[in-house]
Amino acid sequence: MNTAADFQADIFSAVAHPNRIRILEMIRYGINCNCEIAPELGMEQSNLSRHLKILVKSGVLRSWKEGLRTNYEIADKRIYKLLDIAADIAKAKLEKQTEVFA
Amino acid sequence: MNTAADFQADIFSAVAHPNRIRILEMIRYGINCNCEIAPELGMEQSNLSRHLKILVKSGVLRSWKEGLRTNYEIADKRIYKLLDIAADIAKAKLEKQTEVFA
DNA sequence: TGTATATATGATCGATTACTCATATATGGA
DNA sequence: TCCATATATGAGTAATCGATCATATATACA
Repeated sequence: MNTAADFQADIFSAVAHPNRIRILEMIRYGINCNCEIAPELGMEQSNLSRHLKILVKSGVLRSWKEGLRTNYEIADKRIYKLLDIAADIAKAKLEKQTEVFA
Repeated sequence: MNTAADFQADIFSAVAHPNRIRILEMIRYGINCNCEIAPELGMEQSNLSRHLKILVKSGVLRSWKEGLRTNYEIADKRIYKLLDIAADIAKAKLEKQTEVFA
């Protein structure tokens, strides 16, 4: 049986990789094609493809084909909220850490 | 070098496990001792201890000893916000899925 | 139809994760 | 001091993850 915690964990697992977070940020700012993401992130094409697949399979992204290209969009805008909050938490942690040297 | 995405990914990795999410929910509602969490979640003691260690190491939880017990508290309340948003996203996904049968 | 381009996937491999059992450590109380 | 209790950890193992290389597929276009 799948409990709420299982679904939540699936979402977190999907975004629990630096490159997947970077991919989502690029899509957030309008870049929604494989061909533009790969060179920007310096990722091997096959590797990028697999990361995108993980994001689609987990339901974080939706994808559709347009000719040769595969385009992506966020399935639920609240995913960005998750990224923002995590960024805030990380920022607070870093500031607390550097206080020592102030 | 550690980028923002690395820190965000670390936070998501820490909460990317159903039992760790359940642990956080228990701490959220006032249960902050190993000895009460283990039986409630039906986890082996050593397994629980390791999950708690992951949460502390990642900075999600803070811990302190009090006699025999080790107590835990959330390090940043925004972690709960992450859990709530993920729960909302999961809920929306489930509803969309069951629409088919409506 | 042949070729270039964009994306996907099979196979492989090393690293990491989650779990369990057994044992160690550390504290409190008889 | 001895024992019970709470927690931590070493060792072992199966499963999963992330990356890469090579290759397959699928579409557009000359």
